[in-house]
Amino acid sequence: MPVTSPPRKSALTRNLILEHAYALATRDGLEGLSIGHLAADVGMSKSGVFAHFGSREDLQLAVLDAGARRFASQVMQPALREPRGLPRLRAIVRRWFEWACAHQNGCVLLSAVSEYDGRDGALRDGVVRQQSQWREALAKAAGYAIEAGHLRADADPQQIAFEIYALILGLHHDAGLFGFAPASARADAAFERLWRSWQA
Amino acid sequence: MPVTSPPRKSALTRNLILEHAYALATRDGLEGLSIGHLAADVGMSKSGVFAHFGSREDLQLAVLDAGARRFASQVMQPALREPRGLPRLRAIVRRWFEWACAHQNGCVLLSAVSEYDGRDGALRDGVVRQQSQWREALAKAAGYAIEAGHLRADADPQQIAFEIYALILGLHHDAGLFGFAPASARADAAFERLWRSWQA
DNA sequence: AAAAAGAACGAACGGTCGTGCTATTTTCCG
DNA sequence: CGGAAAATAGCACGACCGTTCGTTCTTTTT
Repeated sequence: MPVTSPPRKSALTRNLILEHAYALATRDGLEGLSIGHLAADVGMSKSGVFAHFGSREDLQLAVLDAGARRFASQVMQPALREPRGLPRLRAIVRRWFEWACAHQNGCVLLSAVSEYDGRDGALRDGVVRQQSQWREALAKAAGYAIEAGHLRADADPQQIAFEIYALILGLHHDAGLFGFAPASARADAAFERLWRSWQA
Repeated sequence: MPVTSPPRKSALTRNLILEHAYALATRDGLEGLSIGHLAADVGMSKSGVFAHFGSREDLQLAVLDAGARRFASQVMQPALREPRGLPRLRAIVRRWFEWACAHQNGCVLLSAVSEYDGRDGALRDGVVRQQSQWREALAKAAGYAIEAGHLRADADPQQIAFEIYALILGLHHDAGLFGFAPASARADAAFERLWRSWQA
């Protein structure tokens, strides 16, 4: 007997709306997301969609959060099943490659960085929080790899995290412009060089 | 005696408009650029501004091109005065750091990648052409460094170009979200590691 | 089964968008 | 200086924007 109450209809349609919104924001970014288009995509009225969020900004925040949960469940959490150290670190990167492959037409979370990095407001705050969190997760995983002796003892986890993230950015960038296959090959080679370079 | 005709007023105001447009697009991206805001910023009427370009898309293309010329004159061209090889390659990177420092609130050219990488049309084509061009310039500079014996003979110029660009992306990313100083320090360390790793 | 709450709708609001069209002003050249 | 040509302003347009409101229909609670 589940302790969770049965999902209310409201929550179901809200999730449905968020799924569509995430897909739309994938191509047009959070700034390009319009309630009218979203409503047409879901098959609802504008006001019906609107009522679920109260404002456009709250909708955008909800989409940003939905993207974060998606990313966590597809990239970060599965990698936690790998043993600490280099295996887990490489698992994160491997999953991230799959994520980039599935988001060649644009990643909401990365677009959001470009869209809000020069502004103020709740959305920028959310983006900064997200990026800090994943960077910290990367650094933590790198720290475990150092502790385990998989990487050099004098290595800096934060520096490793920065370089990993930079390569992921390069992967996304090239995948979007030049195709996933060549981008993946370049990034792969770069990562092999990276591991070798930091190896104990 | 200059063969060029004296600059018409039209060209002057067009350049003025483009300057303002570039500044606005720096914060809001090319998709966020609106003719009304631009006109108010310049101090002209909407239709007056509009007449200079004929369509919003042509305006965006002109801004993209203006950004490219700016980038070329501030990053690529000055570096050509350095001797071929590692000095020129490092000069490009150094200038690019300055560019990133001056564009912490957003870079039109990088935002454009996020905005158009999942679409079709003239703007995407322009972005792809730009990025290909700079990547090729990087690879060429890396090739000179290999020829000169500054970098390992078995190194792949395209691979080096990819890794350099990835670090630049990381620099822009972190500078926009966490501030230029820490981002610059991380990127600096990463570049030193990069040079050492590819060194002959 | 009745009552209260909530979800979705359709219409309308004030604004802004990009884009034409027509005057009017400004610039250029003989 | 004067007349052609170009540049700019002014205005209007239809479309879409986010948002509000009142109403209807559905769901949940009593």
